[in-house]
Amino acid sequence: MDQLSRLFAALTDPTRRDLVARLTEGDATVGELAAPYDMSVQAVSKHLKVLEQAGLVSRAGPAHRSPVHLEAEVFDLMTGWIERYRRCAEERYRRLDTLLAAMNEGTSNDEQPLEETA
Amino acid sequence: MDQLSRLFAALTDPTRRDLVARLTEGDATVGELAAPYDMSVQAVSKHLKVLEQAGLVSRAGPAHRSPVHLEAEVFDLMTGWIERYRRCAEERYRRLDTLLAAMNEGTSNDEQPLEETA
DNA sequence: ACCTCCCTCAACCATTCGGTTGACGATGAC
DNA sequence: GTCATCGTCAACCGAATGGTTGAGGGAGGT
Repeated sequence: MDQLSRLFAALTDPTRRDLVARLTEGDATVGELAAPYDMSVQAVSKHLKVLEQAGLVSRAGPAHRSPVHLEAEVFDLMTGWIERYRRCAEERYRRLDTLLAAMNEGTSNDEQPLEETA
Repeated sequence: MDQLSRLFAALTDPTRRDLVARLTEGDATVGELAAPYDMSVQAVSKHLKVLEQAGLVSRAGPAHRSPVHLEAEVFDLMTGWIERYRRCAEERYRRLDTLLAAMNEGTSNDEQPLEETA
């Protein structure tokens, strides 16, 4: 599985999104993170492993009780992907709008529409 | 499942991300969309249903061969969530940096660190 | 009317996911 | 050294996912 898929997959689960949200307020140990949930510590540990493999989270060290840390930079991978295609779509809409405006203006068919299949 | 979870889940699959990418270039029928993949048409139809339930895609009509259309606005839901927490994290780093800078400057302990648990 | 093509529905299958419980390993307090 | 506490590993389970095949339904061409 590629990094982008792992990122989207990691944030699919509401519990994991909540963990990310809480980590924006500061590092925390696994126990602290697990406390609020009606769920076993092992389950939270698994969630953290998923976040870690997605690159969203890192451990300060291998030691006991070492805090979990949020790696916010990888968000850019997702926003990059999203923005790219959102921008494309908007650009297309803009072109479509101007085309429709032109068609309303005069009924000249000189300019060919977007593509042959449009 | 909430909308945000459906969105992230929908974009987890590379095939679905590719479908979205292709739809930024214009509407297309199911057949056209399915053609490039080494996969049955039914599978692509399922993928489109997932994208549709996530709100990323809509059908022009119930009719035969009606084109599939990309709904780019819902991207904002995701970017909204992501940006919110990325911003929080960056803000925290900024505060941490200024704190560390202050500690390097003079060794005064007058200002208490971020939080009691930090 | 008929036939064909496009698409979806339904059933099935293997794999993954999100949770549990139980056992274990390492740390740190005493 | 001993013991409790914290965290992970492993096995298991039910539900969801991503794919298949087969059948069916509806629009259009002739």
